[in-house]
Amino acid sequence: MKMNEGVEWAMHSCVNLSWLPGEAVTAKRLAAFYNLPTAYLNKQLQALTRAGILTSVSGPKGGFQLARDPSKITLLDIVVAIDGPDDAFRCTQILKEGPGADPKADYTRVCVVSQAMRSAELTYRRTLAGQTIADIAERVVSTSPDAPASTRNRFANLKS
Amino acid sequence: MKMNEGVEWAMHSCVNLSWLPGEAVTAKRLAAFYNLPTAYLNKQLQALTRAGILTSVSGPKGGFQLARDPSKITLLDIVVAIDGPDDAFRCTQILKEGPGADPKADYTRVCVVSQAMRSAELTYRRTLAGQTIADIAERVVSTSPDAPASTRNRFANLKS
DNA sequence: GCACCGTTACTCGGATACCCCCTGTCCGAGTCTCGCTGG
DNA sequence: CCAGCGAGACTCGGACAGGGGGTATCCGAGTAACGGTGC
Repeated sequence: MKMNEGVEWAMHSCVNLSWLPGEAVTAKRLAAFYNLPTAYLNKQLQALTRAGILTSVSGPKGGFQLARDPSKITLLDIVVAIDGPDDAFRCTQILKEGPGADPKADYTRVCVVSQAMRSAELTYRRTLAGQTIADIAERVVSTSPDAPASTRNRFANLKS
Repeated sequence: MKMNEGVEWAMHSCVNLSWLPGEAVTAKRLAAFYNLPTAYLNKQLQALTRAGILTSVSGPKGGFQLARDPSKITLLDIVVAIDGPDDAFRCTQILKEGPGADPKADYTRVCVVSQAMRSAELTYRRTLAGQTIADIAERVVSTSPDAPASTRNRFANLKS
């Protein structure tokens, strides 16, 4: 059970974008900041755009920026955008193939095993949904107060 | 983020084995019960055996059975045995590649994003660890009181 | 001098290969059973 | 009749192919800026 690596990149990118409000940041500059492959990071940012988390503009002076306030972007939003909305545990309803099964029952809801796994994933998603990009950024500031200004400075001086 | 399909099979198999105490059940019979590929289910049962959840004996009259009381087998034990112990979110410590990084810091612990993801997975694992095979079996019985006897009967009459 | 237009350069966006892990299968190692044989 | 033994069969166990999704990359679509040209 491995999550897409792009989720990590997407979260850090969103945190950085929260410190660069109103500015269109290109994938190239974000990639250079963390020494990541540009085209692949661009792919992740596209997914965030499709999910309505970022807005993008093409051409010179183009780039990405947050589509809404960082306090309205949860970690779950990002995970769903990059990794997809499906649950990790897939109930294939094997009870339906077994003896004495009701062919028209929905075993994703009836099966006790499926219920237990779904409830566990629910707590997981609830925890992610309770954390926003603004929360993350705030916690970073609490330990490194100069992080926003430092980030802005580095992006301003970033060649490309 | 997709979990191994074998996790579902393993859990149902363990529930069934909890209703067949002291009896060695072969992979072939378990597979026939749910109409699953025998060899592949055998592979999953092997993983459970390596993890100490099941015991196995070879030869005629051989098979698998639970290695300990069902109340001592958590759903997390099974997930770890089949799907591996690694976290889904992989912190690649991209901050270490970024500017102003401390090369000898452990960013899996320092990075706020990593912390948030780890705490979410922790709640997930805690939920799974709080559910045992005995709990699952009990909940099945509460809705289908004849499930254990019915299962025993079907396994007794299972050809092969 | 000013407005318009064509070119240019830069960025996002989707389409395209590569590779690893999950899925699925097969054959060998181990062991219990059953029947045969000899006393 | 009974004990010992050997062949057989059955099961687990690990080693071996195939396919799908993640990883990584490239080129085209779109657009804003810039410079030149004509009025």
